[in-house]
Amino acid sequence: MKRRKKSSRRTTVTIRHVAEQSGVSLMTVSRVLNESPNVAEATRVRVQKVIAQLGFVPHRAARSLRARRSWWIALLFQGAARELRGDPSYVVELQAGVIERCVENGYHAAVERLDASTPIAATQLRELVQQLAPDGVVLAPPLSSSEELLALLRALHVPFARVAPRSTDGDEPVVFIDDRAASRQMTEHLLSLGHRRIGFVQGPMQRSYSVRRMAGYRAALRAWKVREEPALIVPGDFTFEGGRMAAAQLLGGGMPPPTAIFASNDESAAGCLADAHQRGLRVPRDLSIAGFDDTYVATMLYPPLTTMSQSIREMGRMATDQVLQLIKGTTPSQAIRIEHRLVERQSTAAPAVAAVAAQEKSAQQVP
Amino acid sequence: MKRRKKSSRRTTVTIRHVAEQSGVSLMTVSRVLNESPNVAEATRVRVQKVIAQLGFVPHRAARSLRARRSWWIALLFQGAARELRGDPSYVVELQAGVIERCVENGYHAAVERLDASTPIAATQLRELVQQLAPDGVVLAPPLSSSEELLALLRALHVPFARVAPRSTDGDEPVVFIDDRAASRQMTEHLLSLGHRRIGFVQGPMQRSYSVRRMAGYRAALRAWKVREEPALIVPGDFTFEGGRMAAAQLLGGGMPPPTAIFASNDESAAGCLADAHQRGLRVPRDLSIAGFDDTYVATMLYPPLTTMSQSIREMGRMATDQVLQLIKGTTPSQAIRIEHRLVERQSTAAPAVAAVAAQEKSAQQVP
DNA sequence: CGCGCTGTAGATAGCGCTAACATCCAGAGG
DNA sequence: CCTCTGGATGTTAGCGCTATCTACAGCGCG
Repeated sequence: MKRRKKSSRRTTVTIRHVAEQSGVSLMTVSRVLNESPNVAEATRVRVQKVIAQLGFVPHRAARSLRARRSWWIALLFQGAARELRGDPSYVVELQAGVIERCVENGYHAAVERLDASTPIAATQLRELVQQLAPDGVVLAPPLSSSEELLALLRALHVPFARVAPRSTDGDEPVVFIDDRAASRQMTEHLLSLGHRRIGFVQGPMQRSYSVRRMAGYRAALRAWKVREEPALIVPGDFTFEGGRMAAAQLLGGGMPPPTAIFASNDESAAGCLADAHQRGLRVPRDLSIAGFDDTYVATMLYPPLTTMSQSIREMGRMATDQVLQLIKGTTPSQAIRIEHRLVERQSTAAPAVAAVAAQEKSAQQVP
Repeated sequence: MKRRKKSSRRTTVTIRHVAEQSGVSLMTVSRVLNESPNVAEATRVRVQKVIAQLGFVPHRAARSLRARRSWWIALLFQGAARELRGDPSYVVELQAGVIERCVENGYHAAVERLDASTPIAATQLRELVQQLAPDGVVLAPPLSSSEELLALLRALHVPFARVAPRSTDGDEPVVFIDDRAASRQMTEHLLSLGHRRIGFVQGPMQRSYSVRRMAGYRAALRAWKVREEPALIVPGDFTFEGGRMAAAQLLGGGMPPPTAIFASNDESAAGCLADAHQRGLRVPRDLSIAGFDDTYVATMLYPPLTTMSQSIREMGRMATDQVLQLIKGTTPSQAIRIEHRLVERQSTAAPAVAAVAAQEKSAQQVP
């Protein structure tokens, strides 16, 4: 009774085996695989049963070659392969969102790194596109702002979506958060706690969202009619060390110290916190510190950091959805704003009376 | 004078164009691409010049289909796509190492997630292997210890290397660090500073390296003839919260507190640090804290964490090298140990006299 | 001078799939 | 009874490469 034939020198089951087993042509099996409409329901069911039974999985390379689709989405990050700067949780989260959506839609995500600052970036991208022939591309910041790369992708007719670019202009879909509003909200949070001298640690000003975050800080001050003090705005570079130096400048600079510091990202906030600890300041009693991003570290600091949460993973998901829509030919909404959320932990509180007093005292000393 | 022909409706340059331009057959071009030995030097140079000039890049899908090689290395992490636990810097670092070596060797890395705890894991892996047909696989822990998956890969004849598995047995290459020796070294570091009551925060004991790290701690105590005190060994789970609870047990448990805590990983160490801060202890004056892994967070804590550095990236590189050797047919060394390195930062110091005295006093009170 | 050998190159035949066209057949409409 | 239509299937060709076989020139050797 047992079936023989079953060649099976290797474990490879091809479409031909399915066709033979279910008594239809290769083409019909292919149609079932591709959810083509013109297949009789009975046939579809029968073929699918055989597919499941044989554990058949179509060979991607063969499909790609013929169908001129690869079922790959390339996720591009900035950075030479050996360098790799930046926040790992950002990378992992964005990646997770993209992978999740890819898998759900039968795609795979190819994570690649590209250094937009080198002249060969365009060549690398071209080679990548030609080799892999991805059906779409998701550009992580700051690649998402590289006009050169965008132009190249357009020229190659590769659909793409951008995550948090400098500008949301252009026809291609964009996923972003409202950095300005979020930053304003955080600043207003500190203001509403009673803080009036709020230090601000900038990000690198080439990054457009650094600029927007600072704009939000200023807008909040204006709205609350608090005079902006230039000395309270200090440069930073999104690194721990930068944050530490910024805090040193704010807290040890001979001026009346701020009662709160708002750092443009969590890593700089961690630096501020370290400096505060070193000076023997109690956070939040003597000094409030707030961050931005709600990354992995925010919960591991002492005290846990009040920060602005943006769902990076959601951005990954959305960007992928956009690309998939472009591939399908439907027009996605051009710009999607992802919600942000203020996460209040223990690094912020109302300024202590003592601190206010001390500040006022030193303010008297200085003039 | 200008050349015509040049069809070029699309930007796709095929091997045929190169062949025509350089006046050889397709096959010769292919041989040049594949670094086949039997090509005359002059021909090779000529063809390569044309390749560069046309910007030709071979189409991966087509190559794969015919050559039965995919030039993909799959890097598999534990975790359902939507869940994603664990330390992002581990993921990013391992990935960086793998990608780096892949790119250097003309391969691409496909990062995938697989949940070994579900019954469908094997099916998922099989589908992945059939679809993608990776030439090799790198298994990150704890997948690297899943006998089921290993057996499947063996059955499918897919070369693989394992990172930090439970056991280094088996024919396949393995990359690991000597957790026991590293842990012993860290413990001896604390002993040599003068600590005698050293708390130990365990990792999850299903993870074999948790077991080895504890063994190292014990070995150090034995070597220094310090009596092991069971109450100083507390459970943990590699999380921040677990570390915090462990520290609470060690520091607030009514027994003479340890002068140092060695946590099995940085994240638990961060938890211990938070608890210490909360109790108003000064680290390292009142309490030394050491971690393990030297992840991203270690430098962002206050004080910066003394920890055991293992180059995850190097493990990624090595594992990839091993797989590439298997693919080439050469036999790699079966087990590669990656160096570890004690990184002394500011969270450890000699126990303060006051602390020792306090400890002795409370020791007198207790009996 | 024929023989085999080696190094170089071309010709041929697909890899496993699917686009595009061809075919078939039932049922509607004349 | 013959078209015509359109859904369900089959047939053919070939995507861009490379494994494999074949061709042939040049050379040494007995």
